[in-house]
Amino acid sequence: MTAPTKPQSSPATATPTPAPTPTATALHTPVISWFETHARDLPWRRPEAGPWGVMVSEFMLQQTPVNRVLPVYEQWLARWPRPADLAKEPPGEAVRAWGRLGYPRRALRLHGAAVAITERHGGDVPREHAQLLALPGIGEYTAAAVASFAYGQRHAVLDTNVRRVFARAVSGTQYPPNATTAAERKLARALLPEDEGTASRWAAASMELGALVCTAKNETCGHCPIAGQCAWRLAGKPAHEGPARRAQTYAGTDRQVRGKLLAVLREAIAPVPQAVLDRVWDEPVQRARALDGLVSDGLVEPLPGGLYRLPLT
DNA sequence: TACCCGTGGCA
DNA sequence: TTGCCAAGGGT
Repeated sequence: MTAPTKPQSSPATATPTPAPTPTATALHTPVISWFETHARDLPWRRPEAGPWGVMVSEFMLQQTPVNRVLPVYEQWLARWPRPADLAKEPPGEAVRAWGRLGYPRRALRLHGAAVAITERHGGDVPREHAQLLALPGIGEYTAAAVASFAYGQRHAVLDTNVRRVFARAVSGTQYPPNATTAAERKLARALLPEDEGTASRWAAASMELGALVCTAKNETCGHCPIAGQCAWRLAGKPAHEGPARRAQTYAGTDRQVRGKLLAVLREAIAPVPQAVLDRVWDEPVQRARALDGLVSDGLVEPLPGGLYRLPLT
């Protein structure tokens, strides 16, 4: 465990330069150890959650805080304990049960994934990364997360938390780039423990560290198990350089209008007349564009006579 | 690649 | 109050 504190400015020998990054185990051991005592007791981490529970949680947690997911997750798993249970429902029921989690297309994709699992995988969440990746709503992150968390496999699980931990601890910057880079993926693979079980724990532990300690704002380095080797902290925590993340406006956008329209339809039992939807937004062009978008996304089903409802097919 | 896609808590 | 942020995916 040689930890080169400084680059050798005048090496006397021709020995190869040590790797510039800290040895991997110097990060793994303290982070995994910290995780064992500080991990939150979340329902999708319990054994009874199973692969389906893990997968549902990953869909819900995309861009959504844990505290908001918890109650919806519990209701979802109680109602649809297996993929086939969800698959036999109309997609609109998934959208309705999604409630106010946001990004309701995720509900549609989760329903589509349940249908695909039922048809193509005998009702069991597939183990293979490539098969997971082929399901709707599952990208690189979620495929790796399900394979790692549900099946204990060795995958680089690179979410926003892990990217921030790596940016600080290894790269010495406050924040990662706006979009995930090839260099980040390469680093994540290089830091992945060889052993499958250790790799799986490392994935969960590094993510939890980013979520609880190495947070975007008000990080608590005093609680960090690798503060002593954090490149950003050792450099005096320099402020972020480069382009700020694009501000995400919401008020007045199509997203807000879509949200208002869908909220009406979620609460309605019977098909809703156009005139009722018209009351949620006074600007007719934007209102029509938002409704058209919901229809083309499959989130809303238009019926004859100017009626709308959540989709039955 | 850059942009679109919801919602609500918090400083 | 306003801006920032939250376990991304699809196009």
